[in-house]
Amino acid sequence: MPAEQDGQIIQSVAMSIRVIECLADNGGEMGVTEIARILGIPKARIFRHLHTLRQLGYVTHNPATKKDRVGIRLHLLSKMVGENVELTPAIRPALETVRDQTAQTAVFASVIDGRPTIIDFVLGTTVVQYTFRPGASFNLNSTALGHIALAFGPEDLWEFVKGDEFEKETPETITDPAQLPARVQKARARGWTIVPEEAHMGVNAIAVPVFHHDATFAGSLAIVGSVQNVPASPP
Amino acid sequence: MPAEQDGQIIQSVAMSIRVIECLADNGGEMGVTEIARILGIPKARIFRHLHTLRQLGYVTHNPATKKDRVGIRLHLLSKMVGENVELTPAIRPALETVRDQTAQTAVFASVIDGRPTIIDFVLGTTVVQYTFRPGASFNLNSTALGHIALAFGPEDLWEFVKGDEFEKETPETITDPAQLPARVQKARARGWTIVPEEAHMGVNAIAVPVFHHDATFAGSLAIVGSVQNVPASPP
DNA sequence: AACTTTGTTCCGTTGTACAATACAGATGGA
DNA sequence: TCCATCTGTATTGTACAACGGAACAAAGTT
Repeated sequence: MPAEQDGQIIQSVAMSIRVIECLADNGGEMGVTEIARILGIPKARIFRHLHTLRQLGYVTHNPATKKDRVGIRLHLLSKMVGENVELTPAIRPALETVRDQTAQTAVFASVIDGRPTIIDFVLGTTVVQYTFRPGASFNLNSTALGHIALAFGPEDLWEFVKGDEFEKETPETITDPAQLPARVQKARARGWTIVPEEAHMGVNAIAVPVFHHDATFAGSLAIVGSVQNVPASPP
Repeated sequence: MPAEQDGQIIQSVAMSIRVIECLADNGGEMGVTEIARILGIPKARIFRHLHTLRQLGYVTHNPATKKDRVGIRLHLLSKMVGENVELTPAIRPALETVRDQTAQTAVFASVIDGRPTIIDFVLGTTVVQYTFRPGASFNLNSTALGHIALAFGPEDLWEFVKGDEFEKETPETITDPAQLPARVQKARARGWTIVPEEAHMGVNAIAVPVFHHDATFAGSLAIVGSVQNVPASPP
């Protein structure tokens, strides 16, 4: 894991959050041992954290199966937080505009842990749709979202693509890391990029950067669609 | 605060969660000092927790205003958790059934921190609607939701209504605690209860208990509507 | 320019979250 | 039926991480 200048973070908090996230993306019920194995942490520690989260109502314990799942309180928090979080309310209209102009699915992604991650999206109106799960994440090297992030985002993102060779996700994936800087440079120069079929076959994506008010990089906005539908340049 | 046999809960985790919740229900941006004052905790401590939550992406810092708000990651968690949490998916159909039969708003509430708290609801189809904010909570003593909770829920809920006298929320509110046990007893006997206009004027509510598979109390389901619309007994 | 009020950092101390180990109850295979 | 082996849970001593309080710099207010 690269560089992160954590400074000093409270470790128990980080641990508990890892537990919650683990529960969240495994969906159903999980036992202490299972979580411990996945996270590579001693059982006793996981138990302690689960116990705490139970008391706080963020995890509920099923006495029958002796397993846990995310609890009512987290659900509540979800609903309360609602749309009132950071840039989501700001980006939604933009997504809809793009969707209306192109009839394609529009998606906004922010880089989390070195991976472009779906924050919000609106479905297109063509017959066949590609749909996303919020929270799904992609590679920096093989997606338009990633190239834009590398082009306009913080410098240290490059740490995440320092590997020797990229995984070949589709026949079109360019696995040679040496080619990446040039492609990113091109994206930066013209302000948008297109990456066809490198991550998923039949899927083209055109992406542009999105900035905060203070001109810092917020994330990537992309039009995603079938190879036969996506236009050749941004609106 | 009554009884809670916490045993040992991890205090840093509890603290961080309090901070998140504080941010969540105050909506917008908040500063360190503001949070510290609200929670009654030293600034330094709040700062450290805020700092870790920033690093983890659950809080975002606005360098301009130097204030914080809930971050992208929490939003993500929300979406991932989605409807897949505890009994929400199970209760939704029931709410819709009730709504279809009565045309009134149906609401499900669970007791959190001694207060019936809205988990989910579906709006009725009458002209005038009462709508809820998920997360809103009510008193045990003045609502049908509360009476049902006291009647069928865990014994220690009574700790929360041990006060000398209840606040007079509307002219109809019964403020004498001595009368509560009898009313709850009646609710328990017939399996439902009706509490008219005690919490909000013009609003009647009929509530019934909801149980988990193992017959433990899950929460209260209520029909809520204008005094002129709500029927006199449960369906 | 003095005075608040903000966010942030430092540091000695203590309370606490940890690892290790043991225990209990369930499950399952022989 | 018994034994082996999974679970989740409880206990305990100790290192160290999180704490409180005071000090700090920077921005607003008067």
